[in-house]
Formats: sequence, structure tokens, C-alpha cells
Amino acid sequence: MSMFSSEAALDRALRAIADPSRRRILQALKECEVEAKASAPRRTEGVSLCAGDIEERVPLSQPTISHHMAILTKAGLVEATRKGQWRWYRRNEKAIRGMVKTLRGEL
Amino acid sequence: MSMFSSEAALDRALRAIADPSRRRILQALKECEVEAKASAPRRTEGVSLCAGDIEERVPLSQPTISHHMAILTKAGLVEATRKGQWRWYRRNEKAIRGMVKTLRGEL
DNA sequence: CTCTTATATTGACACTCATCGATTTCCGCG
DNA sequence: CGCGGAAATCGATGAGTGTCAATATAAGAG
Repeated sequence: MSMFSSEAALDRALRAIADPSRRRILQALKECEVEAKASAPRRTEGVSLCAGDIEERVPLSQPTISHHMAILTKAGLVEATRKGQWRWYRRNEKAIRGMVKTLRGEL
Repeated sequence: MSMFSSEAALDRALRAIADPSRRRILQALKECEVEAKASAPRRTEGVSLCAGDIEERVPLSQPTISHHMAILTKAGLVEATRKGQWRWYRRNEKAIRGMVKTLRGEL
């Protein structure tokens, strides 16, 4: 029983990844993960990007980035934690894998 | 190199499955496949449904069904062949599998 | 050719949504 | 408290889209 067993949850996730900008954001988060793995000293936020970092990597305005992050978070594909005035986003690999798996079975 | 290597093709496929009605249509086509496998006498159109059949299984008007079938076909997820005045639709399993696989790698 | 049936196309409508500028909220710091 | 920076929210706008009724097209039957 995955976290995408309900039609509504799967629908949110599929609509989330149906947008090219949001797919680019997910890829940017993935690249930052591998970078963090490659670098020797483990920073605590190594596998995360804050909204500003994403804005640097994806050519969209700050409100638009914020909007997309809210959609990705509500869909469960991304998790966020506050740290001071920043918000650190990271991929929810389990959820992403679960969505693909659900897709393979349900579609 | 899958058939969804280009961003445009993947985008078409993802937007296609982002709609619940189109996912229901894909499921209806899948059910008809397993029915055909279960029944002893192999009819030539056993793994297909015509637009009218789909209309019976999905509560949408005929023009809407036609519209969705065009989108699914353009996305490559469904194939169609004319047979008299009917159009028989069947899933493109290879493409569907390929899309999921591309998603697993690219996402 | 005409009738009937199956599907596609058109036109319209309501609704969603991606995007941005402007503003607001939040939070650490002095 | 007040300031500055980061992110969220608001309001507007333009593009996209799901849906249907009406109409058109296609194709077999008689």
C-alpha cells in the first residue's frame, strides 16, 4: 500500500510532474544530491537547496518558484524544513520511487 | 534511447496521463486485454476497444472520448486502426513501459 | 443514391494554471 | 523596536484545457 494508493494523491503527483518547470526543479535537487555525495565534508544541508538556490538554477521569478515548491510539497515529492529565514528543500526519494512504481502497476 | 528521449515527447505523454479521464480510458483498454487473454477463442479485435465501447465504460460524451483518444494517440500511448466504420484502439504497451522507465531515470 | 451508424470536427463555455509585479509575512540581527 | 533579506501571498493576465451540443465527415447496407 503505497502513499499513492488514493486516486487524489496520484493525481496530485502526476499533475505536479506534468509541468516542465517542476521537472527541472526536481532535477536541480537531484544534481545537488550527487554533488553533496561527491564532496568529502558532509554539510548538514548538503542534499538540499533553498528557494534562492533554485531560482539561480531555474529561470523563473521568485514567486513562481515559491508556487511550484508548494505544489511539489503538497504532492509529497519534495520535503522542506525551515532553518532561520531559509527554507531547505530536498527530494522525497521514497515518494518519487513510489509514484513511479504505482504508475507501473496502475497505469 | 527510448521513444521518450526528447523533452517534447515525454511532455506530451506526461500531460496525457495527468488527466483522470484518460487514465480511466487506459485502464479500460487494459481490462479488455486481460479479458481477451482469458477467453478461449481469440478474436482478431480481442485486445482492442472501439470508441463506442469506451463510451460505455467511461461516463463521457462521444466528442470528449474522441478528443481524449486523439491526445493519447498523439502521445504514442495508444494505437488505432480503422476497420470499416469503426476505429479500434489498443494500448501501446512498449511505449507505456518506456515512459515509466524514462521517468524512473530522468525524474 | 439514400439511410444509418460511427467517429471527427467545430464553437462555445467554464475552469484551471503558469507566470509575474507588488505587497506582505517571517525571521535573525543590532 | 526597526532594519534587511528570504520566502509566501495577492491580484491580474494570458494561455491552455476538459467538456458538451451541434454539425460534419466517413463508410457500410439496402
